[in-house]
Amino acid sequence: MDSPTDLFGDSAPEIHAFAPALSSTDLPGVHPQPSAGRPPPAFRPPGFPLIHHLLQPGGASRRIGGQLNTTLSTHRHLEDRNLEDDGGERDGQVEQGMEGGEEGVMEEEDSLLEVKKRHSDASLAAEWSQDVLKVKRMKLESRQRDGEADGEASEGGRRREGGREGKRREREELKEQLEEARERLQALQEKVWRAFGEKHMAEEEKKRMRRNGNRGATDRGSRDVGMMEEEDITEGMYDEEDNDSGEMEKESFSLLSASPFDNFHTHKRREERQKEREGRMERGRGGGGGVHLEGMMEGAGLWLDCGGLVRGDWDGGIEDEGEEGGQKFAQALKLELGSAVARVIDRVLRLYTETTDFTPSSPPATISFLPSDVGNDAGRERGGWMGLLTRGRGEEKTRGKEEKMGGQDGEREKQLQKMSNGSIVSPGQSHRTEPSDLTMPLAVQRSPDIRKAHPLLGPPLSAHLNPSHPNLSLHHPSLPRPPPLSHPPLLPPASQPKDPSSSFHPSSSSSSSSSSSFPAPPPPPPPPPPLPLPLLHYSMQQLFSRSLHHTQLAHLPPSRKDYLSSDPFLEFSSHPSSHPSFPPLPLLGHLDPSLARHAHGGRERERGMRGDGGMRGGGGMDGGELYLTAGGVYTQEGLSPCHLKKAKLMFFYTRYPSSNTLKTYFPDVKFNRCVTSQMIKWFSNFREFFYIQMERFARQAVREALTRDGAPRLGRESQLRVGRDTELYRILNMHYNKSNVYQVPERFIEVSEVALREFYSAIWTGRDSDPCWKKGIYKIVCKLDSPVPDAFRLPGCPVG
DNA sequence: CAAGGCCCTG
DNA sequence: CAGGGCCTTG
Repeated sequence: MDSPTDLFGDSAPEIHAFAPALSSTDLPGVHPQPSAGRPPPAFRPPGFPLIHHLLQPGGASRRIGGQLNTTLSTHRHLEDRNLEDDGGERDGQVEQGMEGGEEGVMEEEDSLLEVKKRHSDASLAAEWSQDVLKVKRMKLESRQRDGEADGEASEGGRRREGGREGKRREREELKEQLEEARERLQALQEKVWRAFGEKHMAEEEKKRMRRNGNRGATDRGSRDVGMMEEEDITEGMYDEEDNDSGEMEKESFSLLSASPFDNFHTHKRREERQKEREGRMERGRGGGGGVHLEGMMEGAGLWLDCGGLVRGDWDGGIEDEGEEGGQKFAQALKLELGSAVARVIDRVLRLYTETTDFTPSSPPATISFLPSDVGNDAGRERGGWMGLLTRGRGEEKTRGKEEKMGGQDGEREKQLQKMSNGSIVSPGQSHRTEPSDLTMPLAVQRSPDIRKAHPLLGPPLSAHLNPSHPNLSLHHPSLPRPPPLSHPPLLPPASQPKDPSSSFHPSSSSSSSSSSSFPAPPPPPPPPPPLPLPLLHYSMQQLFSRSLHHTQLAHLPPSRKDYLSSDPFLEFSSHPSSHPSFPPLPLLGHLDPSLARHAHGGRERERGMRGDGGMRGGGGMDGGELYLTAGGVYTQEGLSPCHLKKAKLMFFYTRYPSSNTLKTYFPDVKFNRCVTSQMIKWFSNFREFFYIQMERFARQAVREALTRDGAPRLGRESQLRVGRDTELYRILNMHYNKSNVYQVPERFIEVSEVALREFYSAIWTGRDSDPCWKKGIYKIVCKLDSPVPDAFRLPGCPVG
């Protein structure tokens, strides 16, 4: 069995403190999957060992997965338990522990177990519910026994426990210590909350009051104990990380839970303490003869997940090994408590220090990516790496590094290099390395044109046209996209190319140090991929991601308080739609209504994205297990039609997404090799379609020009448009945005135009006789990728 | 060798 | 779109 150190080892450090008491698979409605499809342990979300020990005696996460509804509906009827007993192959780990510790209690359980073992593994749901029931039963029984010990002479079974008075006392003490530590932790946490999220506290306090009022009546009756336990357990199932999809669900079957804003921790702990107190009183009345089940059970859903330890080691340890076990347990307990406290403090400190870096006064470096996140909607201007890319062009040595800004761009650069290393000579490539481009950064050279000219029309392009070498003149008007004017401080168009290091991410500045003034220390390894969180640990990024998205979109770094109010402690226990951590209404406006449904607690997310508002394509046919990531997002194996839809929309922004990019923008997908390549394949297909259309229309244009004018005039490319009124646009929109719910970004139109003109030019100049004449165009188009709007980072399908 | 990309086919 | 083949790249 797991030793305490195993249980509380590094395997689950993060989760412990704020962990859900159940794994990500604890979602109702997820395909029953009786025997097949049992996810290998490897797929179990890391960091849930305790939870599994505690709540999945059988040790298989799939047991719980998807069975909650059934479970909760069934395990309300204690008496049905036997009927549903079908234990199957449990490893008996927990049972044994419990048996060891609660022999009296377990007498009945023993026999039940025997029965269970004989049963076939017919129903996983029943299995799980049975587990829950047993827990409840044990608690009930323990209480009853406490009462018995009080009133009547001890029975045989009871007598056995008489000799354990000392141990029991010790346990009592240990438990007190645990309690104390718990209290301290809570106090600490509450301090944090007070400091960072007063609003939240108030809210939560209110709810708590309400809730306490509600439950006061039933709280006493022992007959409701089962229900209370049920609630405890179910709460534990969802706990923090589950909150935004789980909250409402939980409410639906939790008799007592009331608020979508609940803070589970506080509630739970308070209730637990209260119950514990009650329990102690009861035990006190009962002469202390009762088995100390209360605490154990209460530990189940606990913040610290001590339950696992208690059950796994307390029982086994103390009962089996006596004092030694108790000592062990005590030590383990202390260790864990210590480390838990340390973790909390560490988190708080880190949280505090790091979030201060996001205040409005933070250095530009931290927010230098913001421009690229500005203007989510169509026609948004892109600064970001695009500007860098342009700026560094011609300096082959620094180019790659500079383009690595933003993580995904590193991948992109790889792709670019791949292509440029190809055998074919790309006109685009050749002109880019021409001296004229070297002498002056493209951004400076061309941005005025671009801003003056209509983005879709030719002027900027034709201005550069060399009448005798049309193919060489096909610059890409959108490539040297100037930084948005709305962000002069960040990307002063004039100065940016000259001193990029002054306004860009440290990593980029240092990487471009070869040509600039900054000696700069070795750049931080990989730039924080999509999020401007250079100072945040990855896990923190995960935790903050949602709130960051919204804050980024809001352009305004939130006040620290706001920021902190979305700290991980609270993040996953609050109602998404109104919590600052969730996209505010404006952003939700960009999102699929169905996403808003998700945000309101629906469990639909688990069934795949509901894309495009209309659910055309019947989304949600996903299939596959659900997993809860460290970021609190449910992932699923396999891709749904909605994922496809989202991917298509993403194509408007990125034609060559790296697998990392895909992972960032599909947080609800559990990526494995298969899924990744499938999605890459999608984009490959998208590109194919795109290029085919481009070629088709280019050829048609050439034909038309030939027939109409006799010979295509030079510079005619400039007249090639992909306006929203064109057939080509219609076709593209139809393909990538079938439902037309999403507004095709202007940027995509520009890219299409570039591609179209490239094709046109290549065809007209006869380059298409070269077997790989398209490669050059691919390479050009590849460079026109732009960042994907942040709305795509959210699970679900953006609209707008 | 794996990952990606393109091409072709169904 | 998915599969398979082929190629390039690291």
